[in-house]
Amino acid sequence: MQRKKEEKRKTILDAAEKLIAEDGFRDMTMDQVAKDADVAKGTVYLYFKNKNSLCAAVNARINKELNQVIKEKMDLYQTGLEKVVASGTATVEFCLKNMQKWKAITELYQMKFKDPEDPNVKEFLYEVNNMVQMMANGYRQGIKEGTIREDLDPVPTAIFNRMAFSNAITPTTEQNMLLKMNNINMQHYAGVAGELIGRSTRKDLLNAEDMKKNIKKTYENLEKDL
Amino acid sequence: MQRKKEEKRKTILDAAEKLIAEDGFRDMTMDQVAKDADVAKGTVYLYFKNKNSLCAAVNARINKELNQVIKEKMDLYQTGLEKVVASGTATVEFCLKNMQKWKAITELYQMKFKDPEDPNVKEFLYEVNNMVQMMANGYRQGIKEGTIREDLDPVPTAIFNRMAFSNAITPTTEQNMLLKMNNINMQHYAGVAGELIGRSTRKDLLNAEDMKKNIKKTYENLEKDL
DNA sequence: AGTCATTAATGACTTTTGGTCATATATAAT
DNA sequence: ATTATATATGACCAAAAGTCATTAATGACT
Repeated sequence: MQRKKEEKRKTILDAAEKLIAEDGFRDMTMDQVAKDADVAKGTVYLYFKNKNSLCAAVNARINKELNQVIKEKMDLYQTGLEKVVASGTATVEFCLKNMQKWKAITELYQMKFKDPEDPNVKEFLYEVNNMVQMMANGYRQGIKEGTIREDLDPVPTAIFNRMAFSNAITPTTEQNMLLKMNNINMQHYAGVAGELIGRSTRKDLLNAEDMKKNIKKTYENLEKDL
Repeated sequence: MQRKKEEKRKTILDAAEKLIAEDGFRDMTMDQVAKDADVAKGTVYLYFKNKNSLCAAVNARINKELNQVIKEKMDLYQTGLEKVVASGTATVEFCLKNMQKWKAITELYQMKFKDPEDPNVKEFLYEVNNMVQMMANGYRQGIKEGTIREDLDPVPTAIFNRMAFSNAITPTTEQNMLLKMNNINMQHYAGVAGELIGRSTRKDLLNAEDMKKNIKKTYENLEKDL
C-alpha cells in the first residue's frame, strides 16, 4: 500500500516535471498534470497541498539528484580548486544528460516559494543549501591550499556563484533577447560568463579554460532544442 | 484630448507599478489596477493589450528613468573605469531614492515577455539594451586605458554583469532563504557579490572598495522595509 | 466469506481572474 | 442641432486553482 502511494506520487511528479520543462510552471495546469498522471484532479491535491507545493517537490527531487551527481564528481578529486571545477563540470554534465530536468529547474528558478512551513519547500531548501555547503567547502579548502582568493567568504560566494553559474548555462528570457539583439550566441555568452565567474574566485588567473570549456560544451547540445 | 489620454495612461501605469512593487506581478490583478486608477476594467484594456503588455510598459518606464540617472552620472566622469563604477553608484542611488520603482523592476525581472512584437516589450528591450551598451562602452574605454581586463568581451560582459549587479542588491527569494539559513545579512551578501563582480572585470585588484561600499550602503536603508 | 471501518480516489462545483464586447457616453465636426 | 467618431463602461465568458460530498478500494476482524 505504502509502495503504491509512493509510486503514484512519483507518477504525478513525473507529469508535473515534464509539463514544467515544456511550458514553464506558469502554463502548467493542475488539470493537465492530473490527466497526464492518469488520476483525478482531486487526487493530485491529495498528494500535494497546492500547485506551489507540487512545484517545490519537483524542484526538491531534481536538486537532490543534481547534488548526488555533484558529490560523486567532487569526491573524485583531492584539491579544493579541482573540487570546485568538478562541481561545475558535474552541473554541465547533468544539464546535458537530463535536459528535461535542467529545463525544469531553470524554469522553477523564477518561482517564489512563499510558504516556508511547507515540507516540500523545506526539502527543496535543504537540498539547495546542501549544494551551497559543498561548494563553500571547496572554496575553504582552495583558500587553504592557496589556489582560491583568501579574502573570499565561502558561503555567500557559493550562494552568488551558484546563481551566476546557472545563469551562464541558461540566461533569463530577458538576457536571451539582449543576446539575440546583439548577435551573440549562447555558447559565447556561457564562455564569457564562466570566465568572469572563474576570474572572480580563482587566485591564479591562468588556466581559466576549464570552466569556460565546460559551459561551452553544454551549449552545442542545448541550442538544438531552442 | 491627447493630453488627457497621456495622463490616463500614466495613472494606470502608476497604479500597476505600485501593485507590482507591493505584491509582485503575479498577485497584481487587472481589477485592482482598474480600481486604483479609477477607471473601468475595460478601459485598462483600451490602453494596454493585456497584463503582460502593461507590465512591460511599467518595466520600460522605470528602466528609462534608470538609464537617465545612469547616463547623467556616467557623464560626470572621464575614464572608463570611473564610468563603470559610476553606473553602479547611480543604480544604487536610484534604488535608494525610488524604492517602489526598484522593487517593481526586480519583481519584473522574473517575468517572461513572450511577445516580441508588442510595442511595450520592444520599448522595454530598447531601454535595457541601451543600458547594456552604456556599460559596454565603459568597458571598452577602460580596456583601452588599461584599467579593465583586455580579454573581456564588452557586450556579453555587460549583459552578465547587469544581472549580477542587480542580484547583488536584490537576491532572489531562494537566495534570501539561503542567506537566512546561514545567518548572512543582505548587506554582507551585497558586499561579497559586488566584490566578486569587480574582481572579475577590473585589471588592478586594488581599490575594490568603491563598488563594495556602494552596494553596502544600499542595504542599510533597504533592510528596514523587509 | 462477510461485515465494517478506514483510507484513497473521484469529478462536479465554487471562486478567482484575465480578457471580451455590446452598449453607453463624451467629444468634435458639420 | 445632428451626426460621426472616439472613449469608457461593466456585465459577461472562459480558464484554471482549489474544495468537498460522494463513491470505491483496502484490510482487519469475526
